[in-house]
Amino acid sequence: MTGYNTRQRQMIISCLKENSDRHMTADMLIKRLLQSGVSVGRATVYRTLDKLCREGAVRRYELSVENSACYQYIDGSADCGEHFHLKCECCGELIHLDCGHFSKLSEHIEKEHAFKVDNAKTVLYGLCENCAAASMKNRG
Amino acid sequence: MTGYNTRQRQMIISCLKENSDRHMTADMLIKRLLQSGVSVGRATVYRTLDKLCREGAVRRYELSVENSACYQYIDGSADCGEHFHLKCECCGELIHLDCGHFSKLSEHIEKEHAFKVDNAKTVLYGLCENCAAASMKNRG
DNA sequence: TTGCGTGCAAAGGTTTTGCATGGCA
DNA sequence: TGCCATGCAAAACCTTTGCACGCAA
Repeated sequence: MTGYNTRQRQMIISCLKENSDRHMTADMLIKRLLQSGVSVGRATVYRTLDKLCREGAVRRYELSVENSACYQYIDGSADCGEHFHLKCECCGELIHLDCGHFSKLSEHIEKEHAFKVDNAKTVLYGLCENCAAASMKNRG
Repeated sequence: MTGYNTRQRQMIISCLKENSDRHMTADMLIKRLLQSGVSVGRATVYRTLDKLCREGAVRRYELSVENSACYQYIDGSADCGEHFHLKCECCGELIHLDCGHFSKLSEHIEKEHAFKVDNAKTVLYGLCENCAAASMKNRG
């Protein structure tokens, strides 16, 4: 991270790292920091997230399920480039999937359809097991 | 479509149908209607889109490329369930792809990972041919 | 000391809502 | 006639920006 190493920035990054397994909105981040007794201004949070995104340390998603952008910390040494994400449209659960089939699809699309898929940014929407079952029940 | 058949609703649906091959924001819709000499209030447009979405005639997307939601008319008789979408993060182009590989991936995910992918809602992000080439050039 | 980072408040854009009026059935 | 639909304006959101002050290096 370039620039100054301030208390606020430390706390934001630390909180993002602790929750690197999920997608957080700016608001969730602010509230979680508050719970830890740390108050950080909204503008600072947005500016820091923007900076981290540009540096590649954080990834930004627009998830239809939420009405605000989501952010996720990307550990450079982790395998986040390998796996991809499923997001349940119903309960909002985010599922990380390490599955060769998706990589193969990416390769196919790149070779045959001349489009380079961004595994990290792409999110497959649908219904998770629980919600699909609940949906079946409601329909009778 | 349930409810009354008003002039505004007719025009909105008509415009959506004419542009069913692309993703339109509420604003694009309003502007296009204005160009046709039809003025429809913003609230009406949003309310109608919301209604159409709930009825399944229109699909709503949150595309990271735009800063507002996009809507697309779904022709019940068309094959929109069959194909899926690629969206270039760079130029914003939306590509429709009829490709069995994706259907196979969906099947695999449903069977092996207990997650029912919504082909229609899912958008794969990445770089189109042109933008990928341009990106290569810039890097030398 | 320099200049980036911060916080507040205000502005920006998109979407929603309240309310009186309009218009379909 | 009854009730949904419309339009305006205002509100509610999320996010960005201007500006003065604070603080890391």
